[in-house]
Amino acid sequence: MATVDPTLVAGVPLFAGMSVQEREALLREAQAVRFPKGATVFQQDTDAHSFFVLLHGRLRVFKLTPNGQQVVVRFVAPGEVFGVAAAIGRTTYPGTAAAVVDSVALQWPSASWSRLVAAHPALALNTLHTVGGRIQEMHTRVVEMSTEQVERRVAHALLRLAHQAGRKVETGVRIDFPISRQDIAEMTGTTLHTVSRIISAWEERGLVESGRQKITVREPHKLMLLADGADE
Amino acid sequence: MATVDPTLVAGVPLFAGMSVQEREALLREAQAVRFPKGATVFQQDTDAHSFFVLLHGRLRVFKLTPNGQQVVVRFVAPGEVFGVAAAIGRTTYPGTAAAVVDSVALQWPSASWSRLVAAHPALALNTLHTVGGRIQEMHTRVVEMSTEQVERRVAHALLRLAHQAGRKVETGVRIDFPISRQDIAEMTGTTLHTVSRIISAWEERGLVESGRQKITVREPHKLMLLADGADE
DNA sequence: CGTTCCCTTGAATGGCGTCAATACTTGTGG
DNA sequence: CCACAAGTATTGACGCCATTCAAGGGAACG
Repeated sequence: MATVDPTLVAGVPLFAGMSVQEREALLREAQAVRFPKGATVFQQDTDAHSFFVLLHGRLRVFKLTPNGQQVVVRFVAPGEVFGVAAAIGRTTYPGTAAAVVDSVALQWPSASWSRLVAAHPALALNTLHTVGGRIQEMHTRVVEMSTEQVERRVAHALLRLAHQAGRKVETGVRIDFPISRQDIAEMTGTTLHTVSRIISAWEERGLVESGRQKITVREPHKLMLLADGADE
Repeated sequence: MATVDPTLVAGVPLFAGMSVQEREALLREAQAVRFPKGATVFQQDTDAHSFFVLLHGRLRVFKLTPNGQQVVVRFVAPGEVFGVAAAIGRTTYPGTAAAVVDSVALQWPSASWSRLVAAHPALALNTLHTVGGRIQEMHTRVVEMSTEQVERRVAHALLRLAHQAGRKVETGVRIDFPISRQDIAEMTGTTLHTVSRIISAWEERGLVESGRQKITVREPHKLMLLADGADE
């Protein structure tokens, strides 16, 4: 079992409020695993054998409907916990997680969860906070899908992406991983065609700059005006 | 402070896995509060002073958007925890909870949360499970809103209501609390007009039976066929 | 018995999905 | 290194589902 550099996990919320010793005890039980771009980390409806913390890279978590449509649940950023199915009382993963770029994660067996929680109460509380944060995100999404039309939803989604995965470049803020029109469509409940049209229109207005699986926000402020109700 | 009948809370998930003594210790700190029909239990964006368990009645939790639209987050059934904002690390309530019928809830000060959790580790785990279950519900909702059209969404919502709040009557399963077309619209991301049309059509086909703020499902099975993809 | 709230139903409009065709970009194998 | 295949993106045309606009009816409550 490879030893993990403790500095790598200094800021991980899952370990918040723990002593160095406590963190190290947990890390000793973890296994670092590499997932090349495109690899599946876990699959929907299969046994939830492990839970994870992402160290490097980016994951795409999605759900597959009975008739084959995909819905993107979220993108996992480094430092985040994921695959916590066991912790919330499930025996299978509710979605599939796949590496969007080469990624590295720490992995613990789900079977160890209750023992780890008993030894480290902060684990349960930190997970509770994380899961709570995700509920809020889902609430936001439901509210947006219920009350906003497509262009605004896409604008909100893009701004959120820029916030959680944006990298400053000369011309603006670039989404730091390959993301397609289809992905954005699956995040906002629309079709890639509509997303394409919307982004084309934005590009014409100079709000964004985009290409194959890449988007740069040029004018975050103007996009925000569009996302909330500037006009009308 | 009124003493609470322990048999009332025997099946409450929040207290799962606790000894009788532990339960009683927690109950001693709780306060039972009555909320008449229409009363507000807590309000969106105000200080999250307490968390609750519903003993009797039914609550409607909703969010208000900046431009005044409401979105129903969920209906709270007896036995459920709610208002757990503090537990997930928030300082304000993300939504408003109002009594749909006369209701009674147990109430604990949020300030006591960390002390209670330290004394009763099961509290954190049980809350984690509850919150985890809610995430799943929200996921389901997002998937449905992304991939299904209105009639199916309404069918799914109604079936879920029948399941969580259905009471068997001669003609079928009746939703056990007053619920309007508007409510269903706010649960499914549509308008009361569309819901009204849909339910009228169902009534004509003998699937349901409805009136002012009341719905009875006559043919759950046929409604399920409609909800998932029977025709096409 | 009037007022308020909830429900119903028609008609018209339009946002966005569907269908269809084409272009571009990246990676692969010969 | 070029040709081809596969994946991604663009754009037009068309049509429909559901919202919007509008009007009226019925049940509940004081």
